[in-house]
Amino acid sequence: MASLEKEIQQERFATEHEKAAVNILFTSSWLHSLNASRLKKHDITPEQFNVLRILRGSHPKPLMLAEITSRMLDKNSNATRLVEKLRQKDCVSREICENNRRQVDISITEKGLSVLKSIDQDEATWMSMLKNITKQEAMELNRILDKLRG
Amino acid sequence: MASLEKEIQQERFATEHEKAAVNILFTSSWLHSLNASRLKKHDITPEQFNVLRILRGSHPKPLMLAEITSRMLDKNSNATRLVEKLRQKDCVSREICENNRRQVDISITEKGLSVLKSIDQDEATWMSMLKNITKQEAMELNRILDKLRG
DNA sequence: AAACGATAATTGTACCTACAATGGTTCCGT
DNA sequence: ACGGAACCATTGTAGGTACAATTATCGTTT
Repeated sequence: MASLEKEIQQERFATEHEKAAVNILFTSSWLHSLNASRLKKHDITPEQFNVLRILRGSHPKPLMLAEITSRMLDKNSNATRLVEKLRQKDCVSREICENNRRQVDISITEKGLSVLKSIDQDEATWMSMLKNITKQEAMELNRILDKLRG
Repeated sequence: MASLEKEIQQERFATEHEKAAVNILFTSSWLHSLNASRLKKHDITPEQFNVLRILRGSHPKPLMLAEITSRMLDKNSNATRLVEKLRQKDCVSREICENNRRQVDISITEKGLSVLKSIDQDEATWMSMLKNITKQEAMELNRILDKLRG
């Protein structure tokens, strides 16, 4: 019996497609847990980490909230609240945009950059957890997932 | 540029493996949203639905909470609270086990079974959303995900 | 200039997850 | 029989997600 069936103790699925859907959800939960635990040492959550990386990508140019949202993995999360958590840790700064006072410019701070830098140093350990599959398999996985979402 | 890069507006990943990790998280979030919206019509969340299906699988034999947890997709979720939500909707019943008063026996009710039955009727629509990939691709996806988790 | 619609962000409420602490209950060794 | 360990579930607190409602600002139309 294959791994997924064992782990959720279900003998069979109606179709391969249904099993694939469950498998993606299950594997995602597994990955998220691993990621959360490696980031916990740095006092940051995976979701906050994602926002910080986005801001580093545009640094030194600030981003408005809507831009951050559009680049986030989870489009329905609430950027306002994630940014507020990061601001409390001095990892980002918020400034009302003077040209258009509806929008708020968010920038990563020196503190935020240094947090990311220290996380980068564990990167090898993190990546090694994904090494059960070959590069070819990773490529094939990416191809199929992209195709699934259409 | 492939789909994932477009959707999160990131040009490139350091490795195929890192991209695969992000791709799984992103696709899972996409799937979860689709699933939540189809279940919303039935006034139930994906997590509650998962618990109900587990209980139907063992029906008429009840399950204790720890058994439910071990079969759940997300091992860290809190079965106590999910079951309480389902009980409020009369979809499950809770009974302290007389043989071992530490444990609680949970059973799906008639109401719970009928909710699942009405959801089963949309199943075709739901499955059609996964039909962008072939059965062969679904099998390959399952194989690679199982291998990834080791 | 006033009014209206569009845009950007925030807030409120309900639900879920992570993890540690607590509270009964049972089991076991002495 | 008693005390402690193990077991099972519940609760508390903090963080995150889903979605709708609200607030503030801007642009355009008249």
